[in-house]
Amino acid sequence: MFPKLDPLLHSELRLAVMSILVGVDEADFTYLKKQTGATSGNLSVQIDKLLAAGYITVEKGFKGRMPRTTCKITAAGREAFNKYVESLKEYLSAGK
Amino acid sequence: MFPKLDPLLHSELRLAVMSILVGVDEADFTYLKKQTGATSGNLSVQIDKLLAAGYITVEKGFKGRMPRTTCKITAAGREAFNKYVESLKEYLSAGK
DNA sequence: TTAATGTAGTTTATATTATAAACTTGTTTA
DNA sequence: TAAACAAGTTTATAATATAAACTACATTAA
Repeated sequence: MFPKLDPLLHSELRLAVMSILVGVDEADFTYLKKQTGATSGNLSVQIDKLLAAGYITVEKGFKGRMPRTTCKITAAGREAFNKYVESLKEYLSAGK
Repeated sequence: MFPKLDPLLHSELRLAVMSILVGVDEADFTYLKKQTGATSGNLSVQIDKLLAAGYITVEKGFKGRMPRTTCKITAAGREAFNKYVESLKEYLSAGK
């Protein structure tokens, strides 16, 4: 009735990041920061966790001479996201 | 785009409890424990938080001679729950 | 050219949280 | 009357989210 919610996704910022990534080809650090309104520090930490979980890939390159960090969702990440959404529905619809 | 999620509801166990309560007239401690699979300690703590937030009422009485704790959702609780669900939808549908 | 400001992040520290373990109080059963 | 059970509560611990402080480099202004 109440499946365990993936703790990696059950976090406000990580969920926001994944929600964005699930809908685009890729997104860089700055874009994610603007869209989510997160602080750099928080975003950096949460990106690391998503990376460690294999839910996203992270590429550090340059845009001109400025550093640029680009994130992409992986197949595993997409799957986990979908599963999380399904699980959540069971919670929200428990009281029919 | 990403509204703040009510931290009181953005918790696995508290969300499960609220999901149950939103659909029934009332539910006692034992019932909530069985349905959620939570430990007594955890359930006790989370019920206290929902109570402190004014999202539920808690009545301690007896069923025969055994103690019995009965929980009910309040209007504020129902409202917060609905709002949480709406907010969540914005997250999940961000990637269209 | 150098000082000040801005950009793109990372690392570290703190405060909150969720959770389980241990405990309490009373009840039923052997 | 001792052991096991029921219904919780309190306390301790470990994990988490988050912001503050920091680093490294780039651009602009004087």
